Amino acid sequence: MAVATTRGAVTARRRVTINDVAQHLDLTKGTVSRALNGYSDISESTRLKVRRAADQLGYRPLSHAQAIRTGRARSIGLVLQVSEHDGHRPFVADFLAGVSEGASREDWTLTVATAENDGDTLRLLEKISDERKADGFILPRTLIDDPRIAFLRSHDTPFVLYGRTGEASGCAWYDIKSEDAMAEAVMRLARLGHKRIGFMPGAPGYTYAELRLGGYKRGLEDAGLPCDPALICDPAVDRETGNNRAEQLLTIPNPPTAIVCSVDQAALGVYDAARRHNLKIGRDLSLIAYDGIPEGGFVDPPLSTYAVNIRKAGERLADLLIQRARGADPEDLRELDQARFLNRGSHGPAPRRTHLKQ
Amino acid sequence: MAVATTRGAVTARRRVTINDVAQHLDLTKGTVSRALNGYSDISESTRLKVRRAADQLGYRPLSHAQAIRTGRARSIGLVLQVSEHDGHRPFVADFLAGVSEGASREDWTLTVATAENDGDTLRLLEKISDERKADGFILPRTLIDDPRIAFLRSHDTPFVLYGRTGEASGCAWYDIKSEDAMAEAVMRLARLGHKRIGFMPGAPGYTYAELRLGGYKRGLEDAGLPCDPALICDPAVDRETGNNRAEQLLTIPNPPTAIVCSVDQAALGVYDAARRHNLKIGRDLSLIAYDGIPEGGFVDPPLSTYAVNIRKAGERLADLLIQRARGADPEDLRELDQARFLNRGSHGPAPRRTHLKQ
DNA sequence: CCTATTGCCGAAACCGGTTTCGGAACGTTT
DNA sequence: AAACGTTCCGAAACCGGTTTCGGCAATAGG
Repeated sequence: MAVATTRGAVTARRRVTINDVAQHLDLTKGTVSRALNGYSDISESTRLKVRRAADQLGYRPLSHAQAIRTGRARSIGLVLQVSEHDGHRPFVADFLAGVSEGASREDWTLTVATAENDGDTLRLLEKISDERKADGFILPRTLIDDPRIAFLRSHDTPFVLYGRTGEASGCAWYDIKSEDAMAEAVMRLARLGHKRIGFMPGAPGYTYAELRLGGYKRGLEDAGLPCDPALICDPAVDRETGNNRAEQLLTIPNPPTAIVCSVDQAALGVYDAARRHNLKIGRDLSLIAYDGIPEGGFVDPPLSTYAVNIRKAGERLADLLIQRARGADPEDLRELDQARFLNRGSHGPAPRRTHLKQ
Repeated sequence: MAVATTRGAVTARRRVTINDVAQHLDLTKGTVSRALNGYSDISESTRLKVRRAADQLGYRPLSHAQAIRTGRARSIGLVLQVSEHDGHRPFVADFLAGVSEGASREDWTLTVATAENDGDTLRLLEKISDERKADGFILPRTLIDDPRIAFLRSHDTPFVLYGRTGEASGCAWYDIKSEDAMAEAVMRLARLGHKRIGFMPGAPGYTYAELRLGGYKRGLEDAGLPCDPALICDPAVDRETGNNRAEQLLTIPNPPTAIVCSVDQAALGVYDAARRHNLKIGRDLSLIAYDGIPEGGFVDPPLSTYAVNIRKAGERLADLLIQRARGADPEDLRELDQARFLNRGSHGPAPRRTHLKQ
């Protein structure tokens, strides 16, 4: 008896609490809790009865009531910095989908905040962590020397990096071997006869930018090509800057017949520059980039690029963070993945002779 | 005395709890709590002392410890459906930024989940609501007959709509008057001499699609133009479909000299179709769309469109939801905003005679 | 048959806050 | 001086869970 009148109630039907379940079964709430949480000192038969009664009554524990004792909110924190270049904007939705999927697989949720700048980011990390709105954080877009890492380390808050970093001891991470992609891109172009291959670096300070530059150099080495500093332009991460940087590369003496770009968004700018120079991308000027943004498929010719499965990245990161928050050794929580080459039209054999008519 | 040794501790320095603050001041935790929460039965002098001690010790209340008694987690829920057409993907980052900003202004946070389909969405709404991980939800992309609304109503959970809906009694909402934009677009084109103005509707079922179609018709009426059903093609919300639908419009007898598109993404497809027909957008075929996606600025000529301040939308929605969760009457929580016209190159005077040479 | 062990559950403390209630101290009024 | 009202805080209940501890009954061991 004493079943709460949940259904018939005209107005506010009360939540089903653990006490309701306990009363219904004539047990104590402690027993119900232990039964539901898999303690070994509960007989299999009562465990079954409890479970049945629980989802028959529609009992769902209040997450914060649990959190107060366990200290865990079962929530992943994510602070996005949105004022940056737009390059990664389109990824956000997919990334969130991945993280969210990974989280809900373990019955966790996702707490998101956005920051305008670095100081804002640190402030939010601290706030969310102190209020325990999240048990740990995923840090996207890592820097070689990242203040967020220093902060969370000193704050004793679990975190996982999306991207590697300079001093990574004690850090868990997931990353794509974009340096391999860059090296392979150079190789590809070299095999097509290109001797002068330019490179457009990513945003300085970010680990990925350094790694990709390294990959480019390694590719040259593997291909037996000299590394001409003039072929490495200034960084570019958006279309407009990419345009300017391409201009820079195309107007040096003995300009490149191919360009490898660290990010797709910048590569789109190369199309603009090529048009201005009357160069047909894929024939007069080869181009291989990295990221796999949708727009790359719509330009003419479609952009050859290394695509990242950003959704999977989010999902893996969520998984790693949860393990980390549960106490796993961060050194065991490191994964590297590969980008997938999208063989499209923006690269081809090296032109017979230099094409620039200036 | 009895100040916790927070600084010097080598390992896990304990959190500062409300008890620490109380002890430090030789008060009870109840008094400290009331002082911090603005109860009137606390003298101004102790309130001051408490506040000072609190942030000197770095006390930050555990959000879930508060939630357990107050019943409020101070968190906004947002369930995004990502498997849909890509049209709104680029918006996600900005939208999140807005919501997050509006939330943090009131010291709330944002809990995000992603769903694959409608059933998934309802399941997540229920779960997040039952576990009280969020106090209410923002529902983006409302349908005329929206199952989420029915569900949350019956579930007695606060929500705010981004977009209007069919039966909206008891609903709070924020929306952009996109129907006005459509009407104005038609007017603009009519004033430029266009007599045959086509329309490309948005995804059926969504409120916005219905409203924009209505706006188009109102625009025709205002301009004194007849409404020819043949000028209204099938719905399109992405580039490829937009391409096909434009083909449909361009091959009817007496085809339109201008097209109004419900969404930018579809308008990009019109460029493709126009190219195929050797029509120069902005000269042979005028085009005005709606949304204000970044890509619209990069096509040639740049797309004339009505831009939405999606960030502001997010911020307003957060504010409305918080008020709603605090008990405000939903009927008072309704806002309408205007889109801003981006006068770019994709529309111009009507061509002298029909241009199609088929 | 008595004792030690084990299985299983009740009782109660506990987590860190919020809110209610009552009463001490003080000033005001008659 | 007694009665009353205010101001302000302490004490304790409370929120809904989790976890510890102890003890009873059944079983095993000697």
